[in-house]
Amino acid sequence: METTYINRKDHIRQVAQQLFRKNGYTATSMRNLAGEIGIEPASLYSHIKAKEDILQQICFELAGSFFDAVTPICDALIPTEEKLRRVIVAHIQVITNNLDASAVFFHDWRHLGMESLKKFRTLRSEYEELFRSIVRQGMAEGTFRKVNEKFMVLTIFSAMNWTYEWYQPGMNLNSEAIGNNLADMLINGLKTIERLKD
Amino acid sequence: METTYINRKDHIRQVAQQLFRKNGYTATSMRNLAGEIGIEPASLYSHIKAKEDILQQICFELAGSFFDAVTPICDALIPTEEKLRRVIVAHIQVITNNLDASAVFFHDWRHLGMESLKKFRTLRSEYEELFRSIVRQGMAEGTFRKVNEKFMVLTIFSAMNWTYEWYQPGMNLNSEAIGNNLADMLINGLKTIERLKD
DNA sequence: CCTACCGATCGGTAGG
DNA sequence: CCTACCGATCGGTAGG
Repeated sequence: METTYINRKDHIRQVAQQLFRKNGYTATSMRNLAGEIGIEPASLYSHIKAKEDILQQICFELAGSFFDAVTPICDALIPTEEKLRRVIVAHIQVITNNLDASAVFFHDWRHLGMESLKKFRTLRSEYEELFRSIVRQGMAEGTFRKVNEKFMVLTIFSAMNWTYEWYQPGMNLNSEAIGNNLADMLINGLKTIERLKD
Repeated sequence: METTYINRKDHIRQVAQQLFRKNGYTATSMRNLAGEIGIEPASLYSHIKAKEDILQQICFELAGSFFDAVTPICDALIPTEEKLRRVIVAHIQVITNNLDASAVFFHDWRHLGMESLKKFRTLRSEYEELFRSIVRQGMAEGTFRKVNEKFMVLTIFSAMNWTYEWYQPGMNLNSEAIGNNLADMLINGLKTIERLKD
């Protein structure tokens, strides 16, 4: 049986993601990686310059995916509550579509070198600001309760970013349902309440 | 100036927590640790048997703190909503009082050896069940909306456990306020709503 | 708590 | 993509 493989560099990154997720970046050796792929350790360096290159690729490519998914929603002219719901769903879909990369992204970004680390932190701040501005808007117009804005956004990210820890592809909840459940919970809360019609 | 030090074993663990939190368990060498303490690497082994011993101490002692803080609240005869609020506040206080240990607990538990790992997972399940039973009770009696129970509890833990990533001791929010804000948000949601009196 | 040291493994390079 | 190999560093032990 013949299989068409993706190119070697992507193959390396894919296997690396799995190993980094399972054992952590530092605990994964280039020998582990090469062994899993089925080549000699030294051969990896025909495709990559250094171990950290792989980490950089994983982190920055996923960062790109987050921005690509969320930015168009931020620019859309839709009600604030709906906007928040949609960015939550979009963010979670990126995570569930990239579970290995997400685990590395959230765990191992701090092992990036100084230069990459700085760039990474900047990107992350910019991304968080996208959510912060939606929350700010909602509070200003009275859609959302006025609570500490920073705290609010941190909580939203907390709830979203833990998803990769427990989500499994075979689950009875698909990723859109998870996003909507989470948005429901954050927006409407857990309590049984009588609501006046909108 | 004389200082009374805590005993050496505790000192080792305390410094280890800081280093593990900053650089990760695997990326921290016994030489790093010894250097930070100011002794020779080999001298560490007068106080501990192995590197993993330190990780075990950190993880299981913090697990104990979580149980100690939350169990009495679970046993109390108080309304379900209040009970959920209090376990959330208690859990977050354990985290904010043990920031280094919490970071290690949430990040590095997977580097425990097979035996400890199994024990750790069992404890964690038991702990999660404490929260799950409160949520279940609340849904049964109509205090909480009926949503997927497992999902609900995972979201609560997500929001709580991310705290160690951004909480800093000097913040204008103290840990009880953070717990209450979080409980508010999870219980009442973000939306501006008209509520009937309880 | 130190000196001296072990075998194993690390990320990476030279040269083909 | 491989063979052969580098210097550095790893967790840990022997013996005092």
